[in-house]
Amino acid sequence: MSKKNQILSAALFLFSNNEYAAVSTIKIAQKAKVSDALIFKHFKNKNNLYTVLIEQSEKIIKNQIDDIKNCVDGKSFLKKIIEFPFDISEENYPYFKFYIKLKWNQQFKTKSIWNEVKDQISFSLDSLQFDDIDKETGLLIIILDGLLENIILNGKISMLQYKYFLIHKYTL
Amino acid sequence: MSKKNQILSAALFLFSNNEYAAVSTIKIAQKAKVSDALIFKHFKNKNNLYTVLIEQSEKIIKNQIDDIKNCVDGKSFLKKIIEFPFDISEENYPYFKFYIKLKWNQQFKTKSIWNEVKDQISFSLDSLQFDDIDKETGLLIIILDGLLENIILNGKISMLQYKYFLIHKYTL
Amino acid sequence: MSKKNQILSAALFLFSNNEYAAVSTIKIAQKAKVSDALIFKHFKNKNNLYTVLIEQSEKIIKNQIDDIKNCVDGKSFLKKIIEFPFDISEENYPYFKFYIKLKWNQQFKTKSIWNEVKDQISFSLDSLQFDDIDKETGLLIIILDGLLENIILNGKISMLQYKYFLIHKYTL
Amino acid sequence: MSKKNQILSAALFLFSNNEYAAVSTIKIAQKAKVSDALIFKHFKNKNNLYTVLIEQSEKIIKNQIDDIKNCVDGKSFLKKIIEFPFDISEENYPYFKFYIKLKWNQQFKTKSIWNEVKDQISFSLDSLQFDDIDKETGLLIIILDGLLENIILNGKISMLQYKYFLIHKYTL
DNA sequence: CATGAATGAGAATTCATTCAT
DNA sequence: CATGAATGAATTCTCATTCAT
Repeated sequence: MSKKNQILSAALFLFSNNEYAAVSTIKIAQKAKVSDALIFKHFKNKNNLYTVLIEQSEKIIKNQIDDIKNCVDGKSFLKKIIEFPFDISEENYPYFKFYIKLKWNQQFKTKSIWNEVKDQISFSLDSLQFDDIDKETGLLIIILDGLLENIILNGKISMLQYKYFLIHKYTL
Repeated sequence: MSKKNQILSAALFLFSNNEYAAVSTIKIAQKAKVSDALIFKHFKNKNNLYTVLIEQSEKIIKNQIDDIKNCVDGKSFLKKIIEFPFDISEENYPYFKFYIKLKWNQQFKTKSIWNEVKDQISFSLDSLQFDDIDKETGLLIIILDGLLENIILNGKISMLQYKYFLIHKYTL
Repeated sequence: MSKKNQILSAALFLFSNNEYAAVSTIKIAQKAKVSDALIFKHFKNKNNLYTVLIEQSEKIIKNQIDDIKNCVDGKSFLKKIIEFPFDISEENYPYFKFYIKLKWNQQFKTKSIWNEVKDQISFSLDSLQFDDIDKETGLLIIILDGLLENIILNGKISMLQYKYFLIHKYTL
Repeated sequence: MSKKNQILSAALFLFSNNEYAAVSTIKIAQKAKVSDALIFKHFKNKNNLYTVLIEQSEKIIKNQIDDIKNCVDGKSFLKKIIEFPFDISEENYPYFKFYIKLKWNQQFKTKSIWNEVKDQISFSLDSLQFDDIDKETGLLIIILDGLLENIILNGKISMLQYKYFLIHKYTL
C-alpha cells in the first residue's frame, strides 16, 4: 500500500470513530506509520484530507448501491435493497460509518445514501400495488436508514431478525 | 437566569450543533456572556460540564416521554407515541439533538429514548392484534427514531406528512 | 484559634514544605478551613502573608536563641549552642524549615540564625584557648548550620550521635 | 549549540535561581531564544525537562568527584576533598546550585554529593590516626556540605580562608 | 518521495485578587 | 468578620502547518 493510501486508511479509521477535531494529524501519521509532514505533501491540509475521504466514501457507497440497481424486477429489487445493509462487507463499515455520521456536521452537505435508488424503490412499491407510493417510499427509506445505522454502530447480528421480518412484511 | 444556567444553555446550544472538541470553553463563555474562568468555578472541567448536560438532557427527554406514558388505551397511546416527535417544543430541540448525537460518541453509553415506553408499545401493538409483537415493536422504534432524527435535523415541516400516514397505516 | 491564625498556621505548614508558587491561596484557605477571600481581608496579598510569616519565624527563632544567650560561662554556652539544634521543639520545625529554606530565594535577604550569638561564640571559644578565633567561630557556625538543616529535614534521631561527639570534641 | 542544548542551558540557569513553578516554559523559551512549543518537542513536559536536568547534574557532579577519587594517599586525598568546593569551575555552579537545592523538594530523592567518596574519606581519616572514624567522617561531610553551599550561594572569595584553615587543622 | 526541526495560534485550566453582600 | 461570585492574566501543552534538506 502506498504511503498516501496508508494515510487515507488510517484517517478513515480514526475519523469514523472520532470527531474531526479529536483526530490530530499527528495521530493519523502515527497510525499510518508515516511522518506527519507527509500528510501535507499529499493533501493541502487536514480539511482537504477529510474532503477526499468524503468523496472516496461517496464513491464506494455509490458503487455498492449500483450493484443492486440493475435489478429490474420490483420484488427482487426490494428484497435486494432490504438486504443491502446486511450485505455490506465489514471492511467497508468505516466508509459508511464515516459518511453517515457526516449528517450531524453542519458544514458538510451530504446526500442520502438512498438517493440514487429512491425512484426505483417508488417504482417497485408501485408494482406491488402499494397506495401512497411517495410516503411508502419515504417510510421504507427511513427504515433502511435505521437498519443501516444500527448495523454500522452495533453490528449486524442483533438486526438480522428484521431482515426476514421485513422481507415477509413486504411479501417479497 | 443565573450565570450557571447561562453557561449550561450556551454550552447546550453549541454542543448540539458542533463537535465536543470544536466547542472551546472560551466560545461557551462568550456566548454565555461570562468569563471563561467562571465555567471552571461551576464545573470541574469541560468534560464535567458536558456530563451535566447529558444528565440534564436525559432528564428532560424522560419527562417528555413520561407525559404520554399515562395513556392506558392502546390505540391512543400509539397515536401519542407517533405524534411525539412532532409535538416536541422547538425550544427542547437542542436537548434532543445533543442527546441523540451522543450515540456516535464511543465514550458515552446512552440509552434509547424509547426504552421507557418499549413495553407499552409492545402491549399496545398486541392489543391491536399485530403478530410478531417483538419485531413490530422494534420496527416501530426504528421508524420513530428516524422520524425524530429527521425532525431534529431538518425541522418538522417536511416530515409532517408521515405523521398522518403512519396514524392511518396503524389504523389509529 | 482565630481564623487569622488558622491562615497563618496553614500557610506556614504549606510554605515550609512547598515552593512559594506551588502553594496557592486556595490551598491555604482549604487547609485553614476558611474562605479564600478571607486571606485578602487579613493580608494585603499572598506576598504579604509570606512576609508576615518570615517576620514571625524570625521572631520565634530569635526567641529560642535568646534563651541560651544569658549563659555567661563559655563552656556551658558552647554546650548549649551545640545542643540547640537538638532541643528545638518539633512543633517549631516548620518555622525553622520555612526560614532556612529562604536562603535559596533570591528575593528575600535573610540573616543567619546564629548572627545574634556569633560574638558570644567567639568569646567562648577564646576563653577555651582556641587559636584563630574568627575561623573557629565560622567553622562552628558551619557545623551548627549543617546539624540544624539535617535535623529539620530528616529528624533528629540520626544526628544525635553528633551532639555527644561535638561536646566531647570541644571538651565541654 | 543545538536548540535542545539551548533549552537545557536556559532551563538550568533559571531553575537554579528560581523555584520550579516560578520558571515558566515561556521564560525558558525566551531565554533559549526558541519557541515554547519546541520545548515540548524535545521534552515530554516541563517536569521531564526538569528530570533530565537532574540526571545531567548528577552526572556532571559525579564526574567532578571521580576526578579526585584516584588519589590513593590519605593525606593528599583529604586535601583534595577539602579543596574540592573551591575548585569547582564557575560555569558548573548552576549544576551544583540546582542539584543541592533539590534536597528541599520532597518529590525528588537526591543522594548526597559525597556519597561516592564517603568510604575513602573514612579510610583517609583512619590513616591519619583519627578516633571515632564514623563520626569524624560525618562531621567532615557536614563541613564540606556547608562550605559548598556557601560558595555556591555567595561565591568562593569569602570562604577561601576556611580552605587553608581546614587544611591546617587536619594537618594536611 | 519523505522527514526532522521549528513555530504561531489556540486550548483547557489555575490563580491571585476584587467586590457586593 | 466572613463569604460566594466573578474575572484578567498567566501557564502548560497541543496542533496544524511550513520549510530546509
